[in-house]
Amino acid sequence: MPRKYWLMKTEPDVFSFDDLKDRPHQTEPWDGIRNYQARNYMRDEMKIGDRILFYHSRCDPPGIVGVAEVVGEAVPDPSAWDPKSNYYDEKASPENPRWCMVSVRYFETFPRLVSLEELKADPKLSEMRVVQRGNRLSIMPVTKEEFDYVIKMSRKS
DNA sequence: GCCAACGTTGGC
DNA sequence: GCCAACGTTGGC
Repeated sequence: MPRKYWLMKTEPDVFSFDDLKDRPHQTEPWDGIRNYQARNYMRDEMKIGDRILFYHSRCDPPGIVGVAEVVGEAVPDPSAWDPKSNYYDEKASPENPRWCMVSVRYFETFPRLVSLEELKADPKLSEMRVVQRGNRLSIMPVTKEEFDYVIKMSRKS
């Protein structure tokens, strides 16, 4: 089974790539996803060893800062039934978890940020979901070609 | 901080 | 099951 490729968004003010790097084992359970399409990708398709383009949103400039990898496949997200959590969902329970999470581990920081502006400007990446207008998915698939191309961009000045 | 583009909710 | 209202996302 060949590995798959993904892009995950995060707001660096909330949880940044450096925060991930600083975690024990450089690993974090990706809780708090409350979008069905994103959940389904995690639940059905994300497998150990998959690679992730790590994207910083709501910052200046927005863009891809590095690569992470999937180290734990989907399990129920306990924050969903924790009333104290920001991600609390009253319709979720341990019996009916509704939401799930994968675990991600830091892999490498790019030598430089690859900005959204650059992604948008490159015709080779015109099909990438992250450059489409109005896209709000926080987890989305990326093709191997796109992934490899972004890695190459990160190594050019 | 504004606001357009989304996804979700719930009345009917 | 339609769709208006509402809440959220995220670039700018």
